[in-house]
Amino acid sequence: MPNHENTETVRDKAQEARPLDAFDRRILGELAVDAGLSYAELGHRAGLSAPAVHERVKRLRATGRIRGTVAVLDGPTTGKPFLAFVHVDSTGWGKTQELLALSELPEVEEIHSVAGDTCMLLKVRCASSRALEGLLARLYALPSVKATRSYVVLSTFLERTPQAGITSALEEAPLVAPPGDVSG
Amino acid sequence: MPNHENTETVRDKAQEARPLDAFDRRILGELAVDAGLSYAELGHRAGLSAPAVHERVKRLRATGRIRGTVAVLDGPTTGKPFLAFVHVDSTGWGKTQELLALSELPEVEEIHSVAGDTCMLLKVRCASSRALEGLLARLYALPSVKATRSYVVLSTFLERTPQAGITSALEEAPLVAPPGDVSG
DNA sequence: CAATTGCTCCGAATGAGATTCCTTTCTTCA
DNA sequence: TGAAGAAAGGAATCTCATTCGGAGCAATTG
Repeated sequence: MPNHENTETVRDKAQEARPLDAFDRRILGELAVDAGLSYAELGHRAGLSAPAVHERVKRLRATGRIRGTVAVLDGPTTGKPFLAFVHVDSTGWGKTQELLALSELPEVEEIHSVAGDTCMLLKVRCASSRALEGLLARLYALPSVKATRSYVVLSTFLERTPQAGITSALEEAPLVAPPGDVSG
Repeated sequence: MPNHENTETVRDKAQEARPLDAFDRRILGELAVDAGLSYAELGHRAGLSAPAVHERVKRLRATGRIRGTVAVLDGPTTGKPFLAFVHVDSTGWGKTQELLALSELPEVEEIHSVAGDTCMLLKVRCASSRALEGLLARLYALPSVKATRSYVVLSTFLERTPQAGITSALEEAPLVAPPGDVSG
């Protein structure tokens, strides 16, 4: 009699808990920079055949590692040259629902809740300084919004989506010895 | 006698100063959400034929409105669950070259210079809190870096690339009457 | 006012590439 | 040692991107 539990475990592992081997990471790295590559070219760079990379990409999409494929628009030349980060101090934890409604505005690109001396952090891109003012007006119109601090971007030197690479060197050589790590 | 200046103006306008008509904006809007659409489907949504949208997309790419097509990776499931915004106070204006070298790290996603009580703003995504610490260590290793303030993201509610839509309502109804706009 | 020029659209044809199928190989488990 | 599952590669198919030619429209010129 076959072992069902074992089978299911194997299936689950294949579906979601796979730890991203070198092929996967290479594929992700290339696609995060240019999703217009052909599967043949992608396979050439990764050292696989076209059907093989196709299968892997399909799985990476299915498991959510690849959230989607998008065209990256240029803010200034598409009519929105004003970029700003807005820190929002709000009262009443959980009243963030109001802020989330701002997702409907195409000007709002990111909404995060952060730890630090502020509560929420927004990234917004507007057509004019007046539009930015209007956006701040909408923010202040929310009852829970106590204060905001805006950081208007003067120059953007780098702006990209999440990359696949991981710099292992960053995890080495801690600044201070961890507890119990007594040297000498 | 033909007007050469006029001719050149027309040509320049066609090449770069075209003001993005409704078709273009519709196409950009769709592609910014899903670049995997077929030209036939895209043409159907925009009210054009496949060759027509193909021509427009080609022009939007050539003129830089579309900067590229990328696969959007999911940070947590691709091994980088730690997201943070780092404000950097640096001395010596123009010493930002050192900071730009950080572009080589795949953990660094954005580098902006901003107006406000800080100089530079970084968006970084790391594999661990230790890696984030290592990144800050690299920052402090730069001679021009005076201080940093980090905002670690607890939850991300919205995160997307620049959208094509423009909310015209944001530009209306100014909070205060502009100079000279005397009412009554 | 008429004609020409340039631009952009559409429909059809062609070619490239995505997708599928099938076989082989390697690993894993009984 | 044998069996089973996973994954890769080669070949075939089929969708779709891309190109070509012709028509409509606007602006410009004679």
